[in-house]
Amino acid sequence: MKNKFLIEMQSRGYLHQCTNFTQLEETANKKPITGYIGFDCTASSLHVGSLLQLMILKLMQKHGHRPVVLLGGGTTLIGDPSGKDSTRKILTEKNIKTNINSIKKVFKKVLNTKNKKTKPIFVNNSNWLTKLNYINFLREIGRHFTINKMLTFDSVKLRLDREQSLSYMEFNYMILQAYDFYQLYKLKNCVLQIGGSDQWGNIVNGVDLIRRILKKESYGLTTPLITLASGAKMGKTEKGAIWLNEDLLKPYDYWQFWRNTDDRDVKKFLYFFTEIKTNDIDEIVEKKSINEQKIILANEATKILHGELASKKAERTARQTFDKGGAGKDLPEIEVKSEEVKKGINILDFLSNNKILSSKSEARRAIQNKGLKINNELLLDEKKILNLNDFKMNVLKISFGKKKHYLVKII
RNA sequence: GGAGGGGUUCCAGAGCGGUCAAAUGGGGCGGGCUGUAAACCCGUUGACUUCGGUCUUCGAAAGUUCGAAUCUUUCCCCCUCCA
Repeated sequence: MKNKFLIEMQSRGYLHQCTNFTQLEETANKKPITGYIGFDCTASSLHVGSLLQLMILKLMQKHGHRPVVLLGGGTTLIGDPSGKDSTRKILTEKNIKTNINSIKKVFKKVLNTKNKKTKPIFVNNSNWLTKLNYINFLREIGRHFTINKMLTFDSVKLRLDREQSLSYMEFNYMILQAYDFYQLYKLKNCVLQIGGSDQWGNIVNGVDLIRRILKKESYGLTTPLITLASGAKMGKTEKGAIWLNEDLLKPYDYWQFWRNTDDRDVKKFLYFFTEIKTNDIDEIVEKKSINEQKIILANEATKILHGELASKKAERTARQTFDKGGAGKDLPEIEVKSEEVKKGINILDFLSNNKILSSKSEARRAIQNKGLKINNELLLDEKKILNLNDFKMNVLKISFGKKKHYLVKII
């Protein structure tokens, strides 16, 4: 019997591998299930790389299932070696705590927190991991893992094959993750773990552990690795990561990120990162021009993260700025004091001080390369002094390249 | 523990006493073409500059020299081979 949640998972392309698909279907058909996804807390925000997982949690809710968000305060203390070339920096507990609080904000924005039945449960594995007694843990849990098998997992094998060091600490990561699943099964009756394809080994370990100790069946699901047409890694752009937290990346910039999607990735992203029905997506792709498709993508994706209002605002600003060459309200603003404007502001100082360019040399180069515009006029004089005449109604638009625009306001 | 090889600008990787702010490729940024896409072409890619130059960079420190990324010494780190 088909299950709606899993059908949609499949049709959107979220599904890569599953430990026991038919049985999972049956289980999910009988009654709502609880499933979890673990998130790493090494940064103060998630980035688009984790967005797919967020979409899945949302999808679970849509179909009446309950998502558990595991913020890995405990495992972040160790560091997941999966897909990493080298040991990463070890964070302090305090640091991790701050990160968790910051990351949580995004979940609260994206997920439905009102419906009692599907309200997300937030858990932190440090609750149980930090209390473990080493000897007891080895006797109860460690005995179920063989080194022989652990060595065959990609996360370990890759490191060993490349002769990159893998510390004993990291080697234990997969056991801890398996233990997490086991705990969640016991505590929250959580029968499903979802993760990226690099998590497959870790997830399977959890399923095995639950079977061995509790003699119960649980399920693991992985999502495909998102590949970009350009071959680059998703979410890594010139400016760095595409953060989900608003304080790290403004809704307007987030909107722009989607608007600038490679033509070849648009359809896939519409499936992945919007909630438009798949049939409707097919129609959009067929009937609308590629640029209209990108606007829909940007609107919908931004809506999910920042809400309808912010999304509309971003679109309006984009249209005003790009279609009409004007200046939308949502552009980044820079404030200057009126007395400074009266004195005159050296353009190079201005550009570097406000981080439009990273140094005066770079600003000079940008001007020489015809990359800067003031109120849509090419700036050729690197010795230009900004003064009141450059402002219209106390506002001035400064542009670097075709896409970066700033509003300078006198206060 | 023994024997070698190496650490160069964002990355890869040349340079091996002055002509080196350091070849070349990748990436980034800007310009052109376009559609806020891709591909392609051009420019640019340490900082400061009164555009003459000046200052800080080649694992770290000390030294030789008029002059060092290049030579010497010590230290730190990585890799390969042997035990």
